[in-house]
Amino acid sequence: MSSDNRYVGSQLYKIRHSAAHIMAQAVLEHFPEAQIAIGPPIEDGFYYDFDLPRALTDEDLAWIENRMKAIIRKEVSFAVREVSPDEALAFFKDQVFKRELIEDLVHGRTDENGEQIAAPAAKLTFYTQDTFTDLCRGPHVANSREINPDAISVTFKKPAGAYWRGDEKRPQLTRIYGTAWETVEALQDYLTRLEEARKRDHRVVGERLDLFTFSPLVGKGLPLWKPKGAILRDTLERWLRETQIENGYDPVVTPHIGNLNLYRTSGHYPYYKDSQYAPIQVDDDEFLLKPMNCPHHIMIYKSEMRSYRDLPVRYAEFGTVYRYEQSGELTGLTRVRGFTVDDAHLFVTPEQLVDEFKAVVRLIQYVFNTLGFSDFRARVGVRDPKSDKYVGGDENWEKAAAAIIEACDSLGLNYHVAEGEAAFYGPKLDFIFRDVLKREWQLGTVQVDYNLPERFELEYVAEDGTRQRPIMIHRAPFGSIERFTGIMIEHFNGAFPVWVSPVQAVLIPIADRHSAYAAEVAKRLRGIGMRVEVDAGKARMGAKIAVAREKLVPYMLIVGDKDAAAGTVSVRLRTDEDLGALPLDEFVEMARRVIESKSLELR
RNA sequence: GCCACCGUAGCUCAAUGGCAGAGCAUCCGCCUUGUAAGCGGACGGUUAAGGGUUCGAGUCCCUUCGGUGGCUCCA
Repeated sequence: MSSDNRYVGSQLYKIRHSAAHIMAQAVLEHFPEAQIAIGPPIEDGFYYDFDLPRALTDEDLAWIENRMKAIIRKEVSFAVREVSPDEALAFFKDQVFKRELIEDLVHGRTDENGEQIAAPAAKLTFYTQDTFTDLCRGPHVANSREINPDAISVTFKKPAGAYWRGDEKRPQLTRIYGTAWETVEALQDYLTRLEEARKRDHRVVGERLDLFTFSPLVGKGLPLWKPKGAILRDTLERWLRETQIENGYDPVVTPHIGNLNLYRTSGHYPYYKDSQYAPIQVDDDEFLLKPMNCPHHIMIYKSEMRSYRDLPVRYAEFGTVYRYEQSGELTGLTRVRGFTVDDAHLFVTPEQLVDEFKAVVRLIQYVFNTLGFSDFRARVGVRDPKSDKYVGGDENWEKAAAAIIEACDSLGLNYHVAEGEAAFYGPKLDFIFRDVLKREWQLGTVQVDYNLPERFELEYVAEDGTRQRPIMIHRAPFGSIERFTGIMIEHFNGAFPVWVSPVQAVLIPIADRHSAYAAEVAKRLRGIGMRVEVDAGKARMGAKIAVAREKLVPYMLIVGDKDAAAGTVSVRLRTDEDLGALPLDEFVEMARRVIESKSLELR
C-alpha cells in the first residue's frame, strides 16, 4: 500500500495493472482450467491470484514470463466497455471468483455487522486485451507498447499461497507476483535494492556478528542473545533507563506471569485470547504468561492511597511479555513469541494529561534522534467505527483522541489520523520510521487510556478531598527491544554507532613481541569503559584486519615496534580510513568524545 | 495454522539412485610479520528426526521437527 495517492492512476500504476492482466492471459493459456481471482497493482509491482490444477514450477514461471513478453511485443490494445451485471455473469459463467465479485458489486458490499461499505453498482466495466477479458475498473494503458517488455519480471519472486479475500476459512489460491517498471534501469535498481535488503537481513548479519541464535529445542520464536548481542541491547537499555530516571520515571519490576483474573479485569484475556499462550493451571488457579505489563503496573499503583500531590506517577520496566504468534508469522527478531518491551505507564490527572503526553513525545523524539533515526512520520490511531472490539464508552475515546491531537498540534508534529489503528483500550500515537532502504517500520507508541483506570477503579484524592480517577498513558519508544534491535541491524547494516557497538576497538599486535604492549593499551581503554578485544592470534596483521572489518569493529588499533617505542596506536577505521599513528592519549581523547557524545561519526 | 519451497561439518556450499567432499572457522605445528586472509597438519557427519521403496537412498515416497517466502494494497 502506497501512502502516496499520486501512485494510483499514474503511468506506472497503469503499466503494472495492465501487466497483471497480461500475466493472467499467459497463465490461462498455460492452464486453461485455471480459476482467476484478482490482480491489482501493488507497491513495486503487481500480483494475480489463481486457483491452479497443480503447484507451479520454475519452468512454468519462466514460460509465463516469456509469454508475457511476447504478448506485450504484439502491441495489443486495451479496450474498455460497459456491461450489464447479467452479461458479466454470463461471460464469467465458469469463473467462480469473478462471479462472486460481480454479485458483491451488484448488491453492494456489507461488513460482518451488516453495514454497507460499498454502494450497489448497476454497470460494470470489462477490459479486453488480445484474447483476454477481465472484470476491472481500470485504468490501463491504451496499448501494450507502453509497457517495456524488458522491464518486467515474474521470476524474481517465488509464488506464494494467499487465501481468497484473505480469509483463512476460504480457498487458498496461488499468488504470482510480478514487478514492472518504465525502464530496464529502474527494474535493475529495484532488483539491486532487493538484493541489498537480503544482504542486510538481520538474521544474516546477526549470525556474522554473533549477536543471537535460535534453538529448536528452546522453541521457535524464542531468541537466545549471545554475549555480543546482549551487550548491544543492554547498552540501549541502560541508556534508556538512565534517561527515564532523569525524566522522573520510577523503575518497577514485576513477574512474568499473572493470575488469569487480572487479565479478565483488564480485558486483555478476551481481547488477546487467540494470541496468548494457553493458561497454566496451578492448584485451583489459572495463570497467564503476561501478554502486557500494564495490569501489573496498575496493581502497584493501586497498592497505596494516592494523593493528587503524588501524580504524575511514572512506572517504567523492561518487561518481557509472551504472545502466541502463528508459527508461520515468526521471522527472526522482528516477529517473536517472547520479547521485552521498554514499557512505562503514567498515571496522571486530567490537568496533567496534555503536558505529560507532550513530554513523552519529546522523550521518544530524543531517543530516535540520538540513534540517527530521523526519517519518521506520526500516525494517530483511532477506533474503527465499524468494529466492536474496543472497551469503554464513546466519551472516553473522544476525550483521549482530542488530547492526542491537541498535543501533536502544539508540538508541531506532522501526523495523520488512521482509523482502526487504536489499541483496544484507547487511541494511540505511533511513530513510523523509514530506514535507509526506505522501508517503513512502526516503532515507538504512546497511548492515552481512560478505560483501564475505570476497569480497575483507580483513584487519587484530589485537592478538595474527593476521589478522582487518574488517566493512564502507556508508552514504549522502542516497542519490542528484539524487534528494534533487528531494525537497527538492518538500518546500520551492522555498522552500529560506536557507543552501542559490541566491540568498540580491536588491538592488532603485528608480532608476538607486541602482545604485552597491546594488552597494556587494552587495559587503558577498558579503564575508560571501552569494550576492547586483543587479537593475539597467530594470523598475520592483514588477516586480523580482514576479520575485524568483517565484524565491523569501529576502531582497529595496530601496534608494532614503532608504536610500542613511541607510545602510539596506528588507527584504522572500519570505513578503511587510515588515521596513521596517534599518541595513545590522543586516541583515548577522541574515542571518549565519540562515545560520550553518542556520535554517529567515528571521529 | 494454511500453501509453496528448503534442510549435507559451527558457517558457506559440492556430491547421475552407487566409497559423503571442499573452503572458512576450531585445535596443533612452522613463519615473527606494518594496513582486505602466509604455509602445513589434525579434528569435525546417524546427510534435521523417524519410517518406507530399492541389491543399494544425501538423492525417490510418507510422517514429524525446523527454516524461508506469502496469506486483500479488496473488480
